[in-house]
Amino acid sequence: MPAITLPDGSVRAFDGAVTGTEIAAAIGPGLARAALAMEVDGAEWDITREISEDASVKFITRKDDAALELIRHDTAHVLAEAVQALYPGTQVTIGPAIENGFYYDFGRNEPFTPDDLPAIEAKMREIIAANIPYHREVWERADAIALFEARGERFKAELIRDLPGTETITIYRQGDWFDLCRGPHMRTTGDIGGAFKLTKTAGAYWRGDHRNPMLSRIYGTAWRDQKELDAYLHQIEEAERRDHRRIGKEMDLFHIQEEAVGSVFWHPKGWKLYRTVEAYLRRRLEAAGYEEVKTPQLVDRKLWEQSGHWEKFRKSMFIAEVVDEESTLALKPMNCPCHVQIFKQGLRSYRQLPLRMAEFGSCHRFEPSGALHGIMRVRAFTQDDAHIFCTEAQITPETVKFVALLSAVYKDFGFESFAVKFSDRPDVRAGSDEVWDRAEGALKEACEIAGVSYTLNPGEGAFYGPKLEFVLRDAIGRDWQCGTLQVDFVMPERLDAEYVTSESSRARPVMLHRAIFGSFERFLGILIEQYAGRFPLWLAPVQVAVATIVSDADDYALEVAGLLQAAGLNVVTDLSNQKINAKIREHSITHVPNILVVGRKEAEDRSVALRRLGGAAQEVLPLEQAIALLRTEALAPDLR
RNA sequence: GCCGACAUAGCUCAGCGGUAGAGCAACUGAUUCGUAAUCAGUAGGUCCGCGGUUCAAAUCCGCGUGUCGGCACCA
Repeated sequence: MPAITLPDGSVRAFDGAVTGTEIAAAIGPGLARAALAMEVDGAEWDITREISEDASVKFITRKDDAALELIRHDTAHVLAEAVQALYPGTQVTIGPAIENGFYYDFGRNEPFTPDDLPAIEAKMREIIAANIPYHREVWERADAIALFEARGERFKAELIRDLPGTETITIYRQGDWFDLCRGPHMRTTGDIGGAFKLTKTAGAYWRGDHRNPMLSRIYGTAWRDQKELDAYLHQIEEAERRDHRRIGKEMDLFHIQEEAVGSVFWHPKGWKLYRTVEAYLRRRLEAAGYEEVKTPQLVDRKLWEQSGHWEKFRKSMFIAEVVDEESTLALKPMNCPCHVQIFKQGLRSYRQLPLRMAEFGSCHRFEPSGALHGIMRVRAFTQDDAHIFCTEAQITPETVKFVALLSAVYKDFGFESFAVKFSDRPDVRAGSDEVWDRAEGALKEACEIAGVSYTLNPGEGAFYGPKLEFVLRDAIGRDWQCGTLQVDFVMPERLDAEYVTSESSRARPVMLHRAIFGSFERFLGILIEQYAGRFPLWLAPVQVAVATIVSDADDYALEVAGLLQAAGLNVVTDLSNQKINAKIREHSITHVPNILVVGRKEAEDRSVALRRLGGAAQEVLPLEQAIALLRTEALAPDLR
């Protein structure tokens, strides 16, 4: 006699075990048609499953966000069936729903290519049109393994073998085809609808491990209706338009070429942007009590051996050797050992702590070729690095200060929100558990005080200490770690850094490794995408274009440009023999924020016609007033 | 590094066995014009590199390099 509690609080009693389908029908024919699946006491179930005991039930219909995940998961199953129908002998593995869609990994000698997708998609539409019901079956582990092994599905058999003993093993059938799956699924393949699209093929390692065979992955996107799908596809197109690699070319900011893979050639406008950002951060750091240093590029391997980097990262270090010299030098992959060398000059006192040592440090790492991505992931980069030498008691207050600084900086660049990840102790680590307890505790406490919420990355900390990662998202939805703060008890020990305590004894400082941008290259890439090249005035590499209407205004235009330049603005003049429409268009396309139009009239009254990027209106201002206005507007946020 | 795709003028791309093309940009000339494209002309290419197949290769095949999409990696 199960009593079913519904979301509105009402309770319905049934005579015996009852399926979701029956409950929905009892409530009304509309719900019976719309209900795709249900939540039973918070867990998602197939609607066809029987409920034999009292429970709260909530039905999932197409309107619910939960339906999206069901649709995507079901679509992945249909993809697998279609692939096995078209390419017999292909092995199935896993096919989860992901953000915006789904994928399925197949075991196959010949990988799929984009050319295969139309045929697969057509087959999928057939399966969906056939409106085949899903059936859930519970299996014994050994039987399930035997079932898949008999069909040559060794990946599935391995998955079942590795499932925890407590797990109920379920198989879902759709017609003759079936797959190992935890479920739940919707009622029929027809519930998927038609709003899906296979998007790309890719290679992916079995179980995400590079020592395993590579599988052939097919990605797709799936939505509740065509409108949602179209909106998503449109959004992807828009995002591609703001890709930093495209805008970098269009705005003539930088390029990369074969002879210096993974290194950036900054062009004048890009370098202007870089220097503006650098100057801003330098002011922020000085105001926050940091001292800037500069340390060597080439450092003897002995120092890297001592720090432990040689052993761990030797393969991704660039080595420099000189004929007839014994020593081996390495291009520094990071700055910390160098900063410790500065710290160690002379005897340090506890009174000097916390000591905040900053460097815009040029570093080189031989990143794997497949990791390179525009200017976001390069082999030669500049970290906005700093190390805070402090006592253990200072970890929390210093972290709070850092989070405040980082938040303020991100905000000045238009990032109101960012994700924070907390990575705690890895399996292989240095230091005792007590030390780790204290370090993790200190970071967590700092997060609470600073009011930042984080997601936990268990076991992802560095071997020397826990860390916070600050993640920004690029235009195409990819996440990039920019900021970081890492607690380090190991480096001071290895490199023998110490200070004199108030009791006149010697103690090891704690080092906090921290960065806000991570690397200038990455941050600038994200910045370009954030603004799609339409930078706020203070960042724009060209802030004003002075464009003439007639050549009689040339002399005046040059004078205007000269005065703007003297006021500290980045100016170009356009005296070319073109119509004003063409000039406006040209400078608008390159995202120049302000165009000052001057013709005979302006030259006579010593005024300018100010046109803002994207605006239709113009404003005629006296020259002096326009200069004062633009100069104020162009101030960096920290100088306002 | 692994899987796949791609590499043609400064840029975006077409051509896919038979003497290398377009638009934009550039350059020259004319035009002096009031807020997103004035007109005409000119010039521009080891078709990524090296090999091979062929009477003939940008086009087909192999190797290399790079880029792109993923995976793995990211001190």
